[in-house]
Amino acid sequence: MIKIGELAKISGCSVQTIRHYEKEQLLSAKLRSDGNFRLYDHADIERLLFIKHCRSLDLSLAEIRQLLTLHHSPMSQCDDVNQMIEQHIEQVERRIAELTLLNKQLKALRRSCTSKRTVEHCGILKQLNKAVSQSN
Amino acid sequence: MIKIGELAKISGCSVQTIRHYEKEQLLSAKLRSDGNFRLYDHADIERLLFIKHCRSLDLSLAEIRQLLTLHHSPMSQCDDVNQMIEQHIEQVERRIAELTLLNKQLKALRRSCTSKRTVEHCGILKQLNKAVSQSN
DNA sequence: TTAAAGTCTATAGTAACTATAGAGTCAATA
DNA sequence: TATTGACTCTATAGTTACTATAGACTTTAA
Ligand SMILES: [Zn+2]
Ligand SMILES: [Zn+2]
Ligand SMILES: [Zn+2]
Ligand SMILES: [Zn+2]
Repeated sequence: MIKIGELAKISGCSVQTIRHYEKEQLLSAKLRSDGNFRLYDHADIERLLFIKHCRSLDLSLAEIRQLLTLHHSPMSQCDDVNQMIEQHIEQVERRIAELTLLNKQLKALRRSCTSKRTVEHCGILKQLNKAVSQSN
Repeated sequence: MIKIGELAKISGCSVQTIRHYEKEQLLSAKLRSDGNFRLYDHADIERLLFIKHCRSLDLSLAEIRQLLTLHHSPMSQCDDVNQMIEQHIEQVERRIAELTLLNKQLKALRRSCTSKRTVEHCGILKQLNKAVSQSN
């Protein structure tokens, strides 16, 4: 059995993050030492690494909680897992599209300034203001 | 002079958002009515639309505050504005790259499930677990 | 006159952490 | 053995840009 600091080292999560996951019911130390220190075993390490991998895919803690539950009810169907992943993919693709558009706009904005001018004549601020009077 | 509700309608921001911008020192009603209601004029409308446009470019409130300050010190140089916009572009591009990678991984994960199986044999959960034992 | 709609301040919640404070525990050294 | 330092504990507040209340007050219209 290891203490939280070692689990943090092994997993690459911070100690606070591990305690946070406990509060969020993703991972719990089943045992405590005499001095009330959390104690973890190998299964806990694997569970935390699973969580970490899911987080690297930007899954929310709520989604991970759901996956962990399904994980431990092996007779349930795949459909829930599938649907979640698909929705997640859609969300990521929406965000990519948004940011791509944003990027274009920002670059156009950037081009409107040729520097070495005073802000008074700055194309960037002019552009930002033009947009204002247009939408107004 | 208009009240906050009308400013909200004109700008498309919510009333709470406008009050929030005031707390964040982006926009203030210089006048109050007898009954202590905020009163706004045309300049305020423009200022709020400017803020809104900047927000649509995902600029943070702190960045917008900085732009508004420069805006009203017309003799300062463009460089600060430029640098901010450039950093912002870099950040957006980093995020796009991250999400693009994420998207690939999620799609691969999605392909590993052919549905209609029980979770016990689900390729998705198997994949997520494989990654765990690999990094372990 | 009274009811509805609008506004006020202050406070809490959102997501997933991060960072304290203040107290207790443990291992190793002097 | 005493004490230092590292570690851990709980609880609380901060981050970002809002959103959503509660409870009181003001204004407008019927
Ligand atoms: Zn998701
Ligand atoms: Zn410029
Ligand atoms: Zn930025
Ligand atoms: Zn499956």
